[in-house]
Amino acid sequence: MKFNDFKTEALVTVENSCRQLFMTNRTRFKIKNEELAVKNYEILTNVTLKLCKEKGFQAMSIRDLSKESGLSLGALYYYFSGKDEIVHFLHEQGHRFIQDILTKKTAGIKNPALKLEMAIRSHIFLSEVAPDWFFFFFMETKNLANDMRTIPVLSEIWVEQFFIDILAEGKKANVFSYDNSSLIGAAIKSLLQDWYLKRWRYMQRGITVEQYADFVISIIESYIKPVKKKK
Amino acid sequence: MKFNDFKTEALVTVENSCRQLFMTNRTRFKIKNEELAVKNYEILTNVTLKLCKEKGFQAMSIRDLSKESGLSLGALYYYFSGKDEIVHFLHEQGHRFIQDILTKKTAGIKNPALKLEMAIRSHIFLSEVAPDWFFFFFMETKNLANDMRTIPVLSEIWVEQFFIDILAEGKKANVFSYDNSSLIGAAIKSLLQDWYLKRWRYMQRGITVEQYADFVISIIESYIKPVKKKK
DNA sequence: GTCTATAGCCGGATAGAC
DNA sequence: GTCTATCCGGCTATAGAC
Repeated sequence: MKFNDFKTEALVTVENSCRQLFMTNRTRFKIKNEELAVKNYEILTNVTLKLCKEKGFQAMSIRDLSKESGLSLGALYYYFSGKDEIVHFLHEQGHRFIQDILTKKTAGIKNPALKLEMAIRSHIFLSEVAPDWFFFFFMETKNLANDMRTIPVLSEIWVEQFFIDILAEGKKANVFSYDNSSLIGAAIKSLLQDWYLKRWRYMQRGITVEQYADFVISIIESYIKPVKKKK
Repeated sequence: MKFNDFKTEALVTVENSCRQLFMTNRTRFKIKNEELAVKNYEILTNVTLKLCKEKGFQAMSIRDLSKESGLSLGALYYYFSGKDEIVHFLHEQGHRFIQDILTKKTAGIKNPALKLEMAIRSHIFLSEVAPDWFFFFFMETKNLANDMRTIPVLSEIWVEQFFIDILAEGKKANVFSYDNSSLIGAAIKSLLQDWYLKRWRYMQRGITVEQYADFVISIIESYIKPVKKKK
């Protein structure tokens, strides 16, 4: 799988994510015009992510959001009930996002090693397609009130479990050998996260997404593959 | 090296860090009484870290800091010129901290493999002794103004380079085999960070610092050790 | 649905008494 | 050195015209 192919495929999802948001919450929302809603939610999503990347969610004011989006202060409150709800929407969309891609991309792959590779590659590529989104997802979780943290925490655990399950399949099929799947799952997650948390470092060094994905795959495989070769 | 031994050794440094802060900036500071200064900087450091862990630096108000520290609003401004300076102090101290421990602990170790192990273990143990500090160091960097970000960025690069140097020594001595030291350096950093960024996950699963350190060492070594064994 | 204007609050920083 | 009182700017959220 090449990154560019992945990108063209995945972009559709980004656009439609806001429509899905609207459909799901249709009754609760003040705006009723679907096309308008989708268009503006898309703008708001992008602007929010951009501003949060620059200064963080707490420091981003509704006034900033208004200025950058072109919508007035009053109009904004037609799209959400308050600042907190923006975070909630973004988290909701982000979670669905990752879940969809990982399951879709690995569906039907029988060979555990190939499945693991595909899962790792998809996750890294996805975070390259929407880096701000992932950055937000990670950074704007830690300091939230407890009830706002449920989605990110569930998502975190879901992804980790997704990898642990693949590891288990591989062990069963005698393709992998290890005795601490939860640590390996955590390590995979950590390496996936590094790509979007330290993007600037990798850019600085001219490392491409594809190189990074290959590297993560090789380091994990070298740890879990039963040693057979001789040098 | 056992964690408990490390802990008793390292704690001294935590206490004296504030004294060093005072000595270095003596001329600039309004407070002149050394003992008083050190005592209160220590309180302020701890309270700040605690509050930042709970709600983040942006959301922490000077009023919060006043309430929790027992010092009045006015008194606080005797200890720093503004909110931004607090971050700066903490970053300064934190950087010195890590640098000191890593160099001190690995000094005199000739064998690259042992040196790498010691460096990894020390870093993880240190972040276990002062988790809030590391958490702060990581989280409260991203959304800062550019000129406030210099210390953390330098620190980041310094640590990475520290590991890359050890890797290079090992390669030269034919103990390690690899061809992408900067990626491995980044991977090590990423795994070290995971311990303090996702502390709750590891606690949940009953994984101890020592187990985690062993795991990180084993995964890295499995990747860089020249393959000789047969199974 | 979108705008402008404004209510009402909160936070950083300072003044000045002790 | 530490306190209380206060200024003032900026923020979220709402009211009400269009």
